[in-house]
Amino acid sequence: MSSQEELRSIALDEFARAGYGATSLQRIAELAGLSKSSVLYHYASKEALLEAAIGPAIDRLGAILTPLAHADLTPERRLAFLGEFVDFLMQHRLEVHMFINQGPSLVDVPVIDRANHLVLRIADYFMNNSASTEERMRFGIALGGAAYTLCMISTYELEVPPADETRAALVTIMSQLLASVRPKSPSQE
Amino acid sequence: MSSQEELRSIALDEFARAGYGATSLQRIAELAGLSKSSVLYHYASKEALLEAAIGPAIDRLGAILTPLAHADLTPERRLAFLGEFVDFLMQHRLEVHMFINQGPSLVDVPVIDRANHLVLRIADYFMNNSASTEERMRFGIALGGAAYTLCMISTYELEVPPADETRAALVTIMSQLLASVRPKSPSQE
DNA sequence: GTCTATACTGTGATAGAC
DNA sequence: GTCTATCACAGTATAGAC
Repeated sequence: MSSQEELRSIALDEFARAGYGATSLQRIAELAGLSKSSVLYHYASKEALLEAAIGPAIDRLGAILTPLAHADLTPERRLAFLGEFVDFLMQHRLEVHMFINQGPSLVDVPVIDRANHLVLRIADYFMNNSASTEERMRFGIALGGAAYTLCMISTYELEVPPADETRAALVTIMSQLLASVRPKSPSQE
Repeated sequence: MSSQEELRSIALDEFARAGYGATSLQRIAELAGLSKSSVLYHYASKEALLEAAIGPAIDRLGAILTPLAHADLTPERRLAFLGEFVDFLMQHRLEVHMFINQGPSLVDVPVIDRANHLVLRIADYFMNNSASTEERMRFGIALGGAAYTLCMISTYELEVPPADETRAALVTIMSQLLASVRPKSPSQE
């Protein structure tokens, strides 16, 4: 693994675990067996390291979302999206953890801002403007709850069920929660 | 308002918004119109300020949980608990926000450790050890999702629905999510 | 109860030797 | 590509005047 990649990995780990503000370049350097200066040789600044750490995941989330913009959200597409979304959460736990935990406090960082916009886009696709309070809560609990629960399993180091079982359970629960949330035509209950 | 109370309030605000590690005593002093030294006169250390900021909320959560330890979790008691829990979330949004966002990175702080134990106790009351993966996920999504969604409404400054409407919606959704999660006798579906 | 002054440590970042 | 040395600054905390 290149130094670049190793540093990225270490930084993501520490940023997610201890927090961006609370993680020093010194700490990252120690974990990598390098000096602060060497870290800053590979990444021009601490913020550049943050961008490298979570940028790719944000990009992938954007890619998952893009198809939704160009078609009606049929039940099939909705289910497919939920599957992809859960896969995303499970494959990028650290990045999701970082965003959930520290997104609000890092709004001025460009890469976090990109992520915030994506979240708002998801809400746009799933809910029409006249969504009821309960519908909005169902949406928040489904997506936020899934993301948060996966993060907690990681950070509390709970016994992890098989990945496919976890994925299936999450998609099932989220589908049920969102069954009554209609994007465009609120005709169906 | 006494200086103590004002500092506590400002600190809670900033800790929740910007993060504990990223908030300096200097910043708190500025917001209070005091010097750093004056802040440290009222609270011996930054950590003491954190304890004062979120300790009372943790204590209240403990008080909500205590009755559950001394009786079977009947459907009525379960519903009552969900109501109290949602009230707690809504009345202590900042503390909950802090705990959700930064709990994992502050495990060494005593007051956070207390909170972590409470969360594990809630899980104990609601789920028997043989709970299925889907049951565990339902539990995590219900409680985590409710807490997280309320935090997001605050931090994204979304339009806030009337409090009673929000409360009712959350209790309804959580009840449905937990309907199939049985604490002791897994006889019912 | 609040302040200034200070001590000490740690921070992100730069310069330049190797 | 990695290092040491250094910078300017911010961090928590203490001492002591008022």
